[in-house]
Amino acid sequence: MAEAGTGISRSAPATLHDVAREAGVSLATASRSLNGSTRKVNEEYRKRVLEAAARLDYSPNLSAQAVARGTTTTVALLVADIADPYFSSIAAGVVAEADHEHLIVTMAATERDPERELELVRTLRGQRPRVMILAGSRPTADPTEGALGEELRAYERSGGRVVLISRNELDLRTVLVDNFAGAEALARELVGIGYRKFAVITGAEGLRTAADRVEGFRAGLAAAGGTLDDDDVIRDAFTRDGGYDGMRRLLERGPGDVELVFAANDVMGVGALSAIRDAGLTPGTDVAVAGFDDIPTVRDVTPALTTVRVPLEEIGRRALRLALGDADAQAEGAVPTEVVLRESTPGRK
Amino acid sequence: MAEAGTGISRSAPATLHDVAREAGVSLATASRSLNGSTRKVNEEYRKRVLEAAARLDYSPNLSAQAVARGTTTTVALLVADIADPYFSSIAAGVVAEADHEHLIVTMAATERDPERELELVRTLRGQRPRVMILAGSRPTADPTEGALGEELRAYERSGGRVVLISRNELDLRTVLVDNFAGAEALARELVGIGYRKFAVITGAEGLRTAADRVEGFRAGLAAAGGTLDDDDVIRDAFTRDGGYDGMRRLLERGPGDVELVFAANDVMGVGALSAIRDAGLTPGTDVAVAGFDDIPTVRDVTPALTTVRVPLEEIGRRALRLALGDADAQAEGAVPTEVVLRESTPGRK
DNA sequence: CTGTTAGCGCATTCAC
DNA sequence: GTGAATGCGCTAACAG
Repeated sequence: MAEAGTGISRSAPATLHDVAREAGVSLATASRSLNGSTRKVNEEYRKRVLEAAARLDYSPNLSAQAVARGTTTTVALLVADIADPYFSSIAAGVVAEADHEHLIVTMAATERDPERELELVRTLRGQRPRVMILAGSRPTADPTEGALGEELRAYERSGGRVVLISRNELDLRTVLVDNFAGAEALARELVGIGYRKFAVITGAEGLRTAADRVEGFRAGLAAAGGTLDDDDVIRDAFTRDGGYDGMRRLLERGPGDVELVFAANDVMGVGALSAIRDAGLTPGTDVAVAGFDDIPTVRDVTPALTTVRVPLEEIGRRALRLALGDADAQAEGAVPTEVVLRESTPGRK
Repeated sequence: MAEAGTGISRSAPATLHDVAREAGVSLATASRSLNGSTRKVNEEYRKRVLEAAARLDYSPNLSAQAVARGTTTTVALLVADIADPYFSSIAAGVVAEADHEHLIVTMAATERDPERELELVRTLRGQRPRVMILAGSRPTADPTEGALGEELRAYERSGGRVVLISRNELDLRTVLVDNFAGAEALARELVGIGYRKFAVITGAEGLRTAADRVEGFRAGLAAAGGTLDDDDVIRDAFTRDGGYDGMRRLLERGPGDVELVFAANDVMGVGALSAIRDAGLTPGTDVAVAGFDDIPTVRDVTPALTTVRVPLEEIGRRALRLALGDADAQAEGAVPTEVVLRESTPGRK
């Protein structure tokens, strides 16, 4: 029983049925006027339907459309931490591209917990999203890895598209960031401007992205002539605080002869800068620092952080295009990175 | 016709119907076993259904549930810019709380365009979200304001809940941030430590949040004895680049006798810091700077930025709780802010 | 081109 | 308790 009153109080949203009645046409005609892919509706009717819809403030029920059509207009995005600039930049790209395609993005945060991630994938699958994008690598030796893979594959089997960002552990579509090559190039450039003795601050062992960067860095040093002792590879949380803490530990251990510290990502690098300063030293001068990602803030810290630029937003866009079957996105290889030298690594020769 | 094959190739997701058949029970029993609020299903049957569901890798179709139940488990979140730390922090809070309530968040970016915002609200309404959260103020004199209000009210009339964050233009539920009081307190403290001559860098005229902060700052100065010439209120984009540009313009105009520049938000403040440095001056020493929000990065810039702390993530959480009718959230007043003095505003006496 | 009808996947009322 | 039947809002054949 609908309300007979003035309409001021609570009332159910108008349905297509209401619109059809108001316009004096059939349900089908109303549907076709409002959506009909191949428009073939008398202009007069069409107009009446549109007016009726406006009058009733009609808004199509997307859930109903989804069940009827058997397909949704949803994209699911999973990130580790929404507030982390790395992920929020990627998310911005995904959302921008999704908007462009008239798709709606639902977002969830794994908080870097593999079990949570699996749980979220299961829940999000219920939405029957057209695409599922997972950003952020997980531990290489992860017990839930198999289950995640199964879940994702089942999702793909049922017509979904999953895209991984910077994590090719599973045999799925991936937007590859050449972390290894980027770090290698960085190492070469740093040796090129005079640095010889390095240390590294990175995330927990087994984090794929972090591992690739460290390995690449190591390879670059080996080729160019820099040194990195195994003792000088510090592990901590893959966050700003982890970078701060890692650097603090490195400094407490005695300054040693380390000239430059490579942080496996920018947020850690920024934390490292602060730790150096808090220890009474001058970053850049006493200890040089380099990061990875080129998140927006690194231009604004002092000294500005040398890093490897990763086109984060573009990666988000590309992830969605890739999922949607964009030919170009398919063809392109790994996302190009670029070394950006700044004041945190002044030349030494 | 379902596939008879091995199941390796594409196949439609299992439906509740499939599960029921596999378990040898009726649709109703399957439904009750998997969800049934008032559980009243034979344990034996229940078990069989659960097993069948697992075997078929069943995932309930949320759209179908939404249609049948007449209600969704969705929360819609609108922000100006996802990559902006202010919004991404709020978003993180909303997502965390939503997850807690087993709600799914869909996110969209208005890009600070009122028309886009209106359009997005219309689209998102189609999802029939339980809650709609809008963050970020819009121009006070905005032609689409009326339409937005209408749309939002219609949404509420149909049972939805909208919550505004830091914008009470419309007559709707709001998580209020006392921007005025925060800025006023900041002004008093700054005068207290010796500053007298101020300038302000803020967003476009009419931006409510920005306006409140500037007015509060002005009021604080008036009470404490600081001065701010109208000429020294610079307007620019409400972004990092806007802050940089605004400061550059201020500096180019001649240093004048301005001792401290108040940026209406932290991202502008951070940009201002960089502009000062790029002009060959030392921020904090030559020109002091203060911001607003206390986004994570302001601890890591040099000098660390004095600001007014706004509990961004908590605001996101509270917005959702408020929408959900949480009594505490209703009772609480404006979100408390706190002045945080840092090195960018060294004491002058 | 338009209207009628049969589902889409699921919850739920109603008999059994 | 359990199952059959109805309906949610909408789309997509299917006939006219």
